[in-house]
Formats: sequence, C-alpha cells, structure tokens
Amino acid sequence: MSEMANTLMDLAERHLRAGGFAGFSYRDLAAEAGIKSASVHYHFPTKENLVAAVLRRYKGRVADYIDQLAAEEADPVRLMAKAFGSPVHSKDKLCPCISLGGAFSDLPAEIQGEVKGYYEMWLDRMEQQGLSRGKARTIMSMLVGAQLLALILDDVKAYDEVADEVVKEFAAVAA
Amino acid sequence: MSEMANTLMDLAERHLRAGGFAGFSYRDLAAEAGIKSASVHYHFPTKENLVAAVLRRYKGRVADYIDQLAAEEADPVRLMAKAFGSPVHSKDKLCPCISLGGAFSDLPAEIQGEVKGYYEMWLDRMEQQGLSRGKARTIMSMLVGAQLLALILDDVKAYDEVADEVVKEFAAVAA
DNA sequence: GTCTATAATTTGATAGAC
DNA sequence: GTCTATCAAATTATAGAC
Repeated sequence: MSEMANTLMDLAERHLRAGGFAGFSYRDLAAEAGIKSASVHYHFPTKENLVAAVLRRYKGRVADYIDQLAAEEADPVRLMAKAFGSPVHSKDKLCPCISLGGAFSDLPAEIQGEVKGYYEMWLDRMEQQGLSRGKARTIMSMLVGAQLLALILDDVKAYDEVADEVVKEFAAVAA
Repeated sequence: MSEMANTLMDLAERHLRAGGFAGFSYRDLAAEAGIKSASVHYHFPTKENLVAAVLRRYKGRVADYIDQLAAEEADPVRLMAKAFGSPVHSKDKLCPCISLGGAFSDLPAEIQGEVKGYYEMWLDRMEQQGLSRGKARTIMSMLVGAQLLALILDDVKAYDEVADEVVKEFAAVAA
C-alpha cells in the first residue's frame, strides 16, 4: 500500500465520518492531497472501491484495538464501553459505520456488506469474550445511539454518561 | 398546504428515510409525482426548504402521537419504547432524523436545527412526563441505536428485543 | 504515478410561456 | 400551477501524454 493511497484513505475516512458516502468527491480528496482527481482514480478505480478499502482498514484497526484491550480488561461490557466510544472524542466525528448507516438502504451492496461486517465483528468478538449475543447487541445499540445523539445534541459528555450507564447496568461487577 | 405539496413531502420523506439528504433529487420527486422538476420548485423553492418542511411535519406528527399515547400510558419509559419504534416496522425505513443524523456535520444549518429540535422535543416531552432528562437520553440512545442496527443487521425483531429490554431495565414497574 | 483534457451524466435552480 | 428550455456547476470516470 503506497503512502499516497494511505493518505487518500485518511482523507476519505475523515469525510465519511462527517458526511457519509455522498459527503465528499474525488476532487475534494485530490485537492486536499495535492494531486489531481485522475490520480486518485489510479489508486482507487471507483469510489466504491475506495470506501470499501477505508472500511476494511477501519474494521481491522478496531479489531486489533479490541484484542489489545481484551488482554487487560476481562469484562466485555467495560471493554465495549471503552473501545466503542473512541471515535467520539475526536469531536465532530462519528464512527464511519454509523455515518454510513444513516443512508444504508441506498448504499452500494459492497459497502452495505462492509458496514454490516463491522457490527458482526463486534458481536463475534464480544460473544467470544463470554457476552451473550443479545446482551452485546443491546449494549451496542446504546453506544451507537449515544454516539449519534452526542453529535446531534452537541454534547460530548452525554456519550460518556451513557457509557457509564452501560457499565452500571450491564457489567458483571459494579465500579 | 396544497395536495401536491403534501404528496411531494410524502415522497421526500420516504427518500429521506432511506438515503438522507443526498438520497434523492428534485427530478426523482417530480417523476414520482407525475410532474416536472420545475414544478417542484414552485412548491418548495429550495431542497433545504423542502426537507425542513418535511421534518417540521414529522416532528408535529410524532408530538401528537406522544400526546395521544400519554393519555393512556402513564409510564414514560413504556411510552418511549412503544412510540419511538413506530417507523421501524414499515421495514427498510428509519426515522428521518436518524438517517439525516448520519451526515449531520455536513447538513445545512437549518436542517441541523430541525433534527436537533426533534430529539429535544422528545426529551422535553419525557421530562414533562416525569422522566429525568438523563434517563430519557439513555433510553433514547438505546432506541436510536437499535433502530439503526436492526436495519443494518437486517433483523427487525432485534429492535423489539431491545425495546423490551428498555422496559425491563428502566420502567417503574416490570411487565 | 501524475498529468491534461474531456466525456457523459446529474444536480439544484431560474426565466418565461401558457 | 405546470410546462419547456436552459444554465451553471458538480460528479464519476476514462484516454492518453509524460
């Protein structure tokens, strides 16, 4: 993976988190990377390719982060509360799978698959950590909704309060 | 409000729920309504006007529905669990304020205000029903997230299970 | 790998006839 | 109120030179 390809993915990810699939153009990326839009097509033939690549990279990163946390945090509920919110605190930015989710039904099939795959990765990992799939889904709902509402209501700490509530209500042993 | 204006708002709302602000064009609406796109501009000068009008109408409808339910359902938690999920069961459709939320940061300011206003209306109403604002926000997070995940994971009953969980965990008296 | 140039399409919006 | 006609801009994408 070339350095420019990585730069373009970084830029695309930032836009995805703010405006979803329709929230940026190849010309936007090109201008920000200091090249021309035709050169972006050299690295990623289509926008669908690019976004799918960004999501695969993102999923891999989060999966690695989960594995890393799992080594020190035995309780999957605390793990979720901690790891799922990490995108929030870069302010104004959603998890790309939440911003894309808003227009899910109109998304290209490959992108839909990547978004769905991200949440399934979470459920699989948490099940593997001993959490029931139903509980994991309930907690994930809470954290997804909290991330979206924190942005809309312009209140980052609202996310943290919900994350605390998650631990209080669902963790095996209270704080 | 003319009949055509209402038809256009119906069509726009359907598109908004599937693809957000960028999920449809004036030509799409025109074709579906059997008129030309220039005529759509007669009813709604700009797309921003149209979407803002759709959201105002939507908020009013939901507010009325809340008031109606409040007459029979004293427990605000049960009320939320019941009313917030109503858009889900028309399958493939999100609450428009969720689908728009995905691209929130890139939305025109007026639309951002309408989306934010919708959630504040909910919080205000629930506070008025005796629920603390913090609890209402936690529950709303859960229901928002559940609605999004039900669509992405293609599992409508997953929403109902989370809604049941909401009642179990937060309602004053268990079912 | 990056460029210029351009194709083909779509978009939101306006002017003016009827 | 709806139409035809059109504009100006933006979009994804490709061909071919360097």
